[in-house]
Amino acid sequence: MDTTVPTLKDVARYAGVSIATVSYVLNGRRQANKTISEATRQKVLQAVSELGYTPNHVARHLRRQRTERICVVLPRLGVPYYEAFCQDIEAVAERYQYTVILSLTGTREKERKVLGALQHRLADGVIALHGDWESEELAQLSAMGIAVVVLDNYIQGKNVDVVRTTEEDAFYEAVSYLATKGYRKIVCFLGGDTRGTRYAAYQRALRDHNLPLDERFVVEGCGDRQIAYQETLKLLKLKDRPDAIFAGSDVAAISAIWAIRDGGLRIPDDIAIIGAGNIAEGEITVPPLTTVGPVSLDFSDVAEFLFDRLRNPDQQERVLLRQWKLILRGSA
Amino acid sequence: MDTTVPTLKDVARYAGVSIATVSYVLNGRRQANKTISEATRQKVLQAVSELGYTPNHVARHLRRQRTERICVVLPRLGVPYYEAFCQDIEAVAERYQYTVILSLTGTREKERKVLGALQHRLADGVIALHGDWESEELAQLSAMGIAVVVLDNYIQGKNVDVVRTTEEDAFYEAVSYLATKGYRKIVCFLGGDTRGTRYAAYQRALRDHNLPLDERFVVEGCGDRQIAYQETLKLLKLKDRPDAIFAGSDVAAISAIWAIRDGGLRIPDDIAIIGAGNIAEGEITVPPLTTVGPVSLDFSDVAEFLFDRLRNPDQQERVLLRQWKLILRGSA
DNA sequence: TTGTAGGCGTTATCAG
DNA sequence: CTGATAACGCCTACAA
Repeated sequence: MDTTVPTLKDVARYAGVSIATVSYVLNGRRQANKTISEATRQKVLQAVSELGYTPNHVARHLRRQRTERICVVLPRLGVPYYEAFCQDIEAVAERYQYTVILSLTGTREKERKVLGALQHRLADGVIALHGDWESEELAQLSAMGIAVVVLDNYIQGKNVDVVRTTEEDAFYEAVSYLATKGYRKIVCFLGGDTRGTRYAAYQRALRDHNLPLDERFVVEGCGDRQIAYQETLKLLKLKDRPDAIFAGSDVAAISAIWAIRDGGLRIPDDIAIIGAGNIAEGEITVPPLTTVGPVSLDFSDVAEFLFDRLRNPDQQERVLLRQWKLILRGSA
Repeated sequence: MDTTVPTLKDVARYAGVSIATVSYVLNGRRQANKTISEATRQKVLQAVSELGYTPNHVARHLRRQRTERICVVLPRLGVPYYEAFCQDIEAVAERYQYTVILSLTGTREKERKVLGALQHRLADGVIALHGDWESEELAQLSAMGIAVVVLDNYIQGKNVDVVRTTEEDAFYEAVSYLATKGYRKIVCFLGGDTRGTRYAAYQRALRDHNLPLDERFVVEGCGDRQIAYQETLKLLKLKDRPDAIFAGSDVAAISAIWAIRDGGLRIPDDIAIIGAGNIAEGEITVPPLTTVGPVSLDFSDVAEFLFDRLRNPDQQERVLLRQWKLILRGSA
């Protein structure tokens, strides 16, 4: 196994030209007037292909002082929209000739590790999806010249760009919708991505509609299918069982649908359900899932937001707002 | 915004010592006998913390000729076991002080891009989960000194380590199980991760049990929940509707369960279902999902496999076999 | 115990 | 049109 990889020097020697010349032909960033004769050009390209030369990006990055790479930081996999999100980011990144890598956090500890990696120039820019970042940490990255975009409705961006959603308004609208339809005992599932805004909106809506807040109807840990299923079954057994569930995530809502159906009740007549996130799976449930989700499923704007910052690092911090809405289908 | 980041040189000047000294105290790789006086040590550490120095890994990687990073290449997100997989890999990587990054392929084109990034030293090692890699491409990486582990049951590893599963045997066992239970019209869903082995096992089992292969019962594109749901509904409408579904993926199987229940039929009496992958969600379906899956859900061995290669690049190519089995629950 | 200096592979400036 | 050459930030053999 030959572990030795050809370098510019090898190509230069092989082609009988100087290192500089090879570099020129490979990435013609000569300043406007420089040019290369077709003959040497060919010689060089020939050498490159015969030796199977590929540029060493590590060296290039050191020299250029950037990695031409961005990092998308996800708290976990398995969230349906992450895939679409990443694809949109990658599509834009490609236009800018950037590579996209993903980092998984999940725990606070891992979050610090990723932070460390970024400080060590893992990438020129970061898109962080709602983690537990402290704003100083992100500010520090930004102070190091790393472009940071964070998607979070609560974080106070110190020197970083923030993407927020109008999800709280949409959640409020959802719960209000249930209330005005006459549902009185509305459960709120907690857990999952939109934890914070969700509960706030729920409380606000109950209050505005003069509904009491019953603590048994606020259920923790429903970010995951199994738990949501089981918690729903439990709720069904209550003497005064709820008549609506504001599930706050589509997967939890879908589990609730199954649980209710397995329990022999009808949706939305006996119990209404509203999810959140608007995942495709919600269109094939029976009944189809009423949910709350983003108006646009195209996340290119988030990527452009980052690249704009990358292009122009010294501009003021900005906020990008993405609209959410209530999507009425059959389950409520 | 101060975009200038302190370097070793800055620390050295600030502490009033030489660059080399700083380097020594920060990573004491002095050759056995070298040592640093406590006084300078403190001076240096002080300087480091006051300046907020963080090593520039790009430079370090160039110098050390490795990135101390491994890359896990996923064809897509949203496959339930990927998350656990990545966590296991990261846990091991951490012990070796390696960073883990993820790359998404999905399309052949993206696959080539990731390949390019790797050739440019994105990472020292790769773990590729069943993509459409050609073995020459991987061999080329390996020839460049990049450690490659690929999880695939078909690929002929030229100079790369391969992780295979006994899934084909387990699939065969699953279909045979259906046949011996008396099911005659067994559908096979295609699409998703285990496409290749699945169909082969299905054919073999039908043949061995003298069952005809009915082309209407081989359904493409069932890697995804919606399609599986709809295809199942279609199958139910056939005059001679099937009496069993070998879904080949748990999410497809679960969609089939819903479709069958929505169609008013009973499982497994009217139709039996077997999935594949053994995801947690299969334990809460009604009835619980009979499936085929790995005996062990711990993937550390895969990571160790890679690090072993990293440590010892010149050893012969190897194969790691992971056992799969049929897991009987209620749906078949 | 600490410092000097060369080089990792590229890019870019400046002469030729 | 092409070639030396000096960085980029870090590591390390060797010298002091």
